[in-house]
Amino acid sequence: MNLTFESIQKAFLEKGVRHSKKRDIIIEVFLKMGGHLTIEELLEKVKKVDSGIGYVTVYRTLKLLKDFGFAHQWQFGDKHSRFEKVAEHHDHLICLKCHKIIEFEEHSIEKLQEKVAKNNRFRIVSHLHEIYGYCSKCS
Amino acid sequence: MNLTFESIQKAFLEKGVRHSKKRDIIIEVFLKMGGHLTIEELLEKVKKVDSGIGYVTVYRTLKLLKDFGFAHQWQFGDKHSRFEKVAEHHDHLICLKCHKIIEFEEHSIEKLQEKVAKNNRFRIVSHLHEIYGYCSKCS
DNA sequence: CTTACTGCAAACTCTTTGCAGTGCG
DNA sequence: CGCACTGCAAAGAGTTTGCAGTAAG
Repeated sequence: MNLTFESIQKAFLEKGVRHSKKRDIIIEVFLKMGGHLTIEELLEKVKKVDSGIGYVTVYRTLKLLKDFGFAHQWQFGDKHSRFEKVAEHHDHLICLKCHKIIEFEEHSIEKLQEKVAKNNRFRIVSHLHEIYGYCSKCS
Repeated sequence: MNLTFESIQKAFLEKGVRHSKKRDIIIEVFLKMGGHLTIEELLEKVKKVDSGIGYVTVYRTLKLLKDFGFAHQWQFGDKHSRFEKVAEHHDHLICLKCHKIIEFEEHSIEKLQEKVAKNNRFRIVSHLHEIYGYCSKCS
């Protein structure tokens, strides 16, 4: 998945989705930030660039990115949806106390996932792997 | 985790949580059913035993089970919380089309998780591992 | 009798949509 | 100009809580 600002704009234009200053800001901030952002969190960052941007526009832009396959939407422990760039999906260690999220990548796990999928004749699109517990500080 | 009706009642009594016919029914059905139930789904089953049981009672009973550590609460793709007996937590292949959930267990993955946790000095409490894609029928 | 349990309805929280005005192409 | 974009406010959807009556211990 090619996840540059330009490739997103290109895909948008092809489908008749127009440019707009506000949307551009939201996408740029989203790409720059990384991580697992809630709508509120992204809104907060985006407001620092253009305070006139509202919740609904962030919501709709993220929905657009999701519908185009540029972002994933996950439900972590809390109630808020969190959005993440597709390119950077890792697995997570999530602290139940301080809510810190540690990312990890373990190639062997990916391999095993593929094996499991194959055994079940299942075609993988994406995955979510979260380990809940206590980080070194909170343990 | 000892997950019998009796052990749950014992733990409840010790904390001053009382017996009640309705709650007993809900817990029994929950234990018997297995799987990943939404509140609505459990309510439906429970109503067949006693149609006078309401949403709120199921909700509060599940919350109780969760607070006592007898059940996990997860957010799968949809908006509804799903509850699962702690004892039977497996990993899941989730079909994006027909929403079928295939459970799997892969001991090597568990081992690798422990390795990752150790490397990060993280103490595991539980985990969630979902692979999204298309099952053999929908592929 | 005291305190927990239950159902109802209302309050909450987050998400989604209708509408009227704005602005890209 | 036509149609997409935006913000506001209001509607939805699911979860949570206050209250008054009921029932367990």
